[in-house]
This record gives sequence, structure tokens and C-alpha cells, in this order.
Amino acid sequence: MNHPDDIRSQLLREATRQFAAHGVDGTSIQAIAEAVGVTRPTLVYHFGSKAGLRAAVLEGVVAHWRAALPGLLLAAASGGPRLDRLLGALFGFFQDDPNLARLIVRELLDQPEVLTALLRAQLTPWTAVLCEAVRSGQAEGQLQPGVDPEAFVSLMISAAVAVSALGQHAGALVSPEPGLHAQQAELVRVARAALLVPRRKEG
Amino acid sequence: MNHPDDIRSQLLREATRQFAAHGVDGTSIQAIAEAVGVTRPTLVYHFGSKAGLRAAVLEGVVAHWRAALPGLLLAAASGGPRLDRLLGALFGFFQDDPNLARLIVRELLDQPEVLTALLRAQLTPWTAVLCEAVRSGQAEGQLQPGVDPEAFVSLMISAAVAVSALGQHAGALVSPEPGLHAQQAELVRVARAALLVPRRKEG
DNA sequence: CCTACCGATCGGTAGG
DNA sequence: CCTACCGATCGGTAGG
Repeated sequence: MNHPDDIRSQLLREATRQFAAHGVDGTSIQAIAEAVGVTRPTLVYHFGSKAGLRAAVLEGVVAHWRAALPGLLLAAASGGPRLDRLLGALFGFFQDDPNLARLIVRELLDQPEVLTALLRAQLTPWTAVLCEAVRSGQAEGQLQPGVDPEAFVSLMISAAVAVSALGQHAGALVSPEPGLHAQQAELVRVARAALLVPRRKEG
Repeated sequence: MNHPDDIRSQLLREATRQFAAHGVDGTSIQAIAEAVGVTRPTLVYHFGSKAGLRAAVLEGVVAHWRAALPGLLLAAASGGPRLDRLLGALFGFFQDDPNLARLIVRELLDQPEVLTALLRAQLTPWTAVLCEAVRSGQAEGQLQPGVDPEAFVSLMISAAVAVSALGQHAGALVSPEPGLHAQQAELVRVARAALLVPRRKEG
């Protein structure tokens, strides 16, 4: 299902790869067609234009996101340390395909209105759930009262995407270089410490 | 000093702007030359090639960074809430020119080896100071022992750059939309909570 | 610093 | 799904 090998799907996958790696403007549709083994007019036949291909790639990314989200939130809800699971699942999502995070960052820079409009429609309901969860945790005294729920949630999304897309290179600025995994773990730890009211240690 | 208006400097400034906004591949040297009011061969005369212009732009960004760093660390060292000042100064640096953060993110995606080599040479000494400060704070019991200094520092750099470059758009995924300032403030709060050992409240 | 010119590559179309 | 062809734009050079 995820990897049908008809020409159109192959073109879509290859385009996602190359757009993520070199950017849309840095990729020729010729290169994508060649990699799949067809001619450029064939690609144009399937997607109408380079802009059409770009839109199809974005739709695919958003669809992937939307399909994965319920699973993420479910994992988070299934008892245990919720926050850790949620962030862990989010990282897992991006780690399965690091190109995805890069593509999102690129499109956020290149055409923010287009991508945010697509994403907003799909995941505002879910982020609203998260913000509400923070708020009720604060009301119950389990979460820090100083947290700004909306700012916190969008900050964590930014940070998770940024670490997934750029973490490997950002780590190179520090020595000894922390791996991607260490940075992800640190983000989870940081989020936890910032969110939870510390339990009193006894003794 | 910062804005000499000879042609070469004008071209450099305009290139920085357009590269940040549309990416190197999305910008023609023709458009840069036109914006400054000269012809394309004039630009090529000054920088040799588009690649030469790109390198000059990157060098300018790194020089800007390097010039600002001592001031940032000084502000941080001057008593008071050190962490807040340091992060605040870092955000101020990016806020003065939001294009800078975008350019860094783009080049980190397009040619990570080139940019990290440049940055690493300039700021590894400074990040080493920060890591050491975290370590000694841990030894004195003022900072959380669970923090991984290198991972924490590189995570904060990633997060600060990401919020500066993409925060405005990432905020649009949450409702009501938190402003850039709220996300910056939240990052400072989060960093603080994750780093400092909470003081016992009395009474 | 400009005019004039270059080959290469781009995205896209016609027609089958 | 391909061959053949298109105009436009790209970065860069020659020569002054």
C-alpha cells in the first residue's frame, strides 16, 4: 500500500526525495523522470506541470502526517509517561523518513502560506487537544502554571522538526559532538522538566 | 561601517536578502544585479561567479556572528539571570535580521559540510565555554545533574535558530496563534526550568 | 563598469 | 508513454 510501484507513485516518491534533498528550485523534473526511467514529458503528463508535482508531493506529506497522528496521540494516551511517549512517537515519525522533516522546513521557508494552510486544516484539532491537556494538567496542579500552552506546543513542534531536519549538523558545532539521538533525548528531558511540577523527594 | 554603499557591498547585502528569501537556486544573479542597478557582468566582475557570491555571503554571515559573540557572552556573564540574558541576546541577534536565521537554515540543508566547517572554526571555542559552564554549575549543585551539556547546548542553538526562522509559521498550527515573542519567551522559560535546580520554597 | 554574445539547461507543447 | 521541438532563462565570457 505504502509503496505501489506504478509510474506515478514512483515519480512521487522520487520527487519527494529530491525536493527534500536539493529543494524544489534545485531539482529539475528531468532528473526525477530519469531516476524513475521515463522521459520528462511523461512526468508532465502525470502531474501537469512542475507546480502540479510540487502540490502532489505536499499533499502526500500532509496525508502521511494525518494518517500517523491518531496513532501518535493514542500512544500518548495509553498510560505511563504520556509526554515521553508522545514526543518519542513524534521523533519516530520523522526518523522513519528524515527527508520529510527537511521537506517541511524547506516548504515552510519557500511558501509558508501554502504549507501552513494545508497543515492547519489537518492538525489544528489535534494541537487543540494537546493545549487543552496542558491546561487541565495545570488546573489539577500536575503541570507548571507558568507554561503558555499554545506557545509551548508550537515550540515543541518547531523544536522536534528542527532537531530531526538539522540536528545532525547543529551537533557539529559542539565538541564532543552529540549524536542525533542524544539531542532528541535531551529535548524530551527538557520538555519534561519544563512541564511537570517536580515531585517532592522524601528523605 | 555596517552599511557601506559601494557597489560590492550593496550587491552583498542584496544577495543575502534574496538568498535568504528564495534560496540560492531560486535566485538569479540577474535579479540581484538589477535590484542594485547594475548589470549582471558587473556582479560577476566583483565575485567571479555565482558560487563566489554565495561564498562571500556566507563569509559575511559568519563574520557577523563572530563579531557579535563576545558581546553576547559578556551580557550573559554580567551577573543577574545569566541564562535569560544569554538566550535573550541570542534572540535579539536573530531578530535584528530574521533573514540571517533563514539563510543559515537554508545553507544547513543545501550544503551542510560547507557551513558547519565555517561555523565550527569560529564558534567551537564559545560553545565549549558554555558546556564548561553547565558542567561546573552541575558540580556546584546549582544546575540539574541530568542535563547532557553538549546535547543541551546544541539543542538550544537549534531551537533558537528554528524559532527565529520558522516560529512565525509554526505558530500558525496552533490556535489562538502564539506570536513569535511568546514562543521565544517560552523557549527561555523551558530552558530555565530544564537547567536550574528548583529552589525550595519556604512556607 | 557596460554591450553584445555564448552554450546549456530549464519547463512545457505538439503530435502520435 | 515517447520523439521532436519550442521559447525563455540561466550563468558566464569577450572585448572594450
